[in-house]
Amino acid sequence: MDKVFASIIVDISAESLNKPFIYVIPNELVNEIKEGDKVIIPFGVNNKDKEGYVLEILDFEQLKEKKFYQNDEYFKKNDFVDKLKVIKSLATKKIAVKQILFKIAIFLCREYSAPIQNCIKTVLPVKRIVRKNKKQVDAISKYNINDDDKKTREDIVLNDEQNKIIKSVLINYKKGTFSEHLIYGVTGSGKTEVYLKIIEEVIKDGKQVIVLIPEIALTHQTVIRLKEKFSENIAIIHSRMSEGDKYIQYKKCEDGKTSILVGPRSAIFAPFDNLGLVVMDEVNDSSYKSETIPRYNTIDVARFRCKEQNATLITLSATPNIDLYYEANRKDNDISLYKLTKRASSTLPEVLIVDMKEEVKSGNKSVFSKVLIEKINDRLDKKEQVMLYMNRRGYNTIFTCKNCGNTYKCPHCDVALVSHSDGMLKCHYCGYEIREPMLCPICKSSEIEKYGMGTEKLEEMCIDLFPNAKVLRMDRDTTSVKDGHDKIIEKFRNGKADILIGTQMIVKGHDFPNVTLVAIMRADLSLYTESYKASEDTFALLTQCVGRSGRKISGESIIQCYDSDSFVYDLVKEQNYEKFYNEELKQRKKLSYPPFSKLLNIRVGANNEAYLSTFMQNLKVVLDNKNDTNAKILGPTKTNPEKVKDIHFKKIIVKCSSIDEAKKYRTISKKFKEYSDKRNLLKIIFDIE
DNA sequence: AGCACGCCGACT
DNA sequence: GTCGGCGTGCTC
Repeated sequence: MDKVFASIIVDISAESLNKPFIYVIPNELVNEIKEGDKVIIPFGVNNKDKEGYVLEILDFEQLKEKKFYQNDEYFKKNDFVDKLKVIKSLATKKIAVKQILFKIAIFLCREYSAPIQNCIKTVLPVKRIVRKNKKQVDAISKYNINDDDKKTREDIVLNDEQNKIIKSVLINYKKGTFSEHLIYGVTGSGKTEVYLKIIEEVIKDGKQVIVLIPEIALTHQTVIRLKEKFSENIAIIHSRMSEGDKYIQYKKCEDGKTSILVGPRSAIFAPFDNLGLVVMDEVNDSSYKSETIPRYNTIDVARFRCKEQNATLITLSATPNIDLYYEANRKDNDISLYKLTKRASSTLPEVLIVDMKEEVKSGNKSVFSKVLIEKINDRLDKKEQVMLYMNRRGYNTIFTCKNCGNTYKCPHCDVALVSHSDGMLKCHYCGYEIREPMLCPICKSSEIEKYGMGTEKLEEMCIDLFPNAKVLRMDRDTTSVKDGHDKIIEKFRNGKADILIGTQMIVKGHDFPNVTLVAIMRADLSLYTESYKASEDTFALLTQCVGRSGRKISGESIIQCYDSDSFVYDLVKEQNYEKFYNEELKQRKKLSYPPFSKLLNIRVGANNEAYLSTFMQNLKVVLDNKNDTNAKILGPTKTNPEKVKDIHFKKIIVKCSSIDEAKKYRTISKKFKEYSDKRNLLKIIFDIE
């Protein structure tokens, strides 16, 4: 029998419509309609025209095999086939959804239990807002390559380690089936050279490539390297571009004008139908996880896509995610693991750990340890560059009234307000700001104590301490202008400043050849997060920081902290990822955290705190009652912060033995939410780790 | 999401 | 007796 039925997703944003509807394909369209096509269908009692996407095309036998066929009352009536409606027409053929993108949408929908509509929106082309009279400028053209840099890099001879990896990956690539490769290499070991060489071969083979990078700060550097090698054959998409610019880039890919797309996580949805390779740089970076629905993990999507298109997946990191490294080390794994143990053109920096408690004891209350000041002065004399990493932006971070003890908090969020040098107190979560008051708003006392510090104050202190140095600051406040990232990074790279102060964004993956000293001002600030991943994240961050130093000429790094006894510091000092991995794995096993379990994280938000508490207690009871597999249901507990934008949050964590088990509890919780008061309960967020 | 059906209170 | 409130549930 001909395939005359189609399961269709109706294009209405409602979770309850997140299921397929069966339609009959009319004779004249049987040879026209393909899976993934957009069609017009009569829908509802009034048979109003709606847009829908063809999920699958089925014959009667295939229809009967479907789960919904067995479960849905609708299909139990004998004459249901007669009642099926008929597809009206094929919607505008030229915007036919790329088959693969549609498959990815369905994958997102199933894997993350997200409404199919959101998944389709995530995967589909950016909106076509192109201003008519505006000149269409290719965003790639503004990246200027320096011919000297290009020459020096062309002369680079790869070492044996690098060549071995390239050879092995290419052998697998040439098989024309999916394969996955994790390249673990110390900072500065030339990982980029390795993937550039592999991309070159894939391009020669006539296939397309996606290069994923963690965030916008890295695009400049990556695009330059790619442009040096592949000239105009690249496209780039990131969130700071206008819709029109994005569309130009998107179109270049779709029309086959370019075969390399560089971008953050959303670049995995590139419209390539002949994909050969996906490269995921700094794979451990948290920005690869989406924080909006569907809350996907880019690596899962990349794997799925590469399997679908028989492409090769390469992930790279100096500090791979514990679970990925664990997977790659298992005997019967499907991931090839490679190691780059040597720096390509220098040695790893010396790391010095400074205990700030000792500094205080010896009478130095400054945030700069004595040795740090010495070394900065030394570098300034030698005309070498310094980077100072500080994990908070702003000026003073804590305001307390000495008289009544009141600490200034955001009225909408459960966090302290941070002062900025423009005289405003700001909330870093919701953007609330007020003028810095002279008197305590509670007791009108003028005895206000300000302490804690951020990048702005650090900058000021730097200028005081090193009056002859040129200081640059890079954080969210200085990069909000157009091309802010690129401008500051270029300025520093070109030697227009001696000291670069900044938050996270200065450390990730940058290659500043003249930096020979990197200091982490307050390393322990990030260790205090309560997640089981705290050590992993801290180790990765510190290793990244330390790795910015001495990339061409030998350098040093200083870690200032108040609790120097944590094992993480010693291993960062040794720059020994494998030892850290083994230590951390022992801990994880002992407490049965991932990779030895799967965690279902249920975060619930409500505008009524009391309602939230009862909801969470009830949810806990429901989960306990359905617990027939010895899963551990932990909580409810507070989240940190407890309140954001006037929404209160609590969480329950379910420790499961498998993904399927975690998904089961996710479904139970989702169902339970249906019974909640929708005026009080606003959000329920699931994450499976 | 929309839209119809439906079961209770105030109206010509 | 009926107009209409929005609560509930269905849409192939």
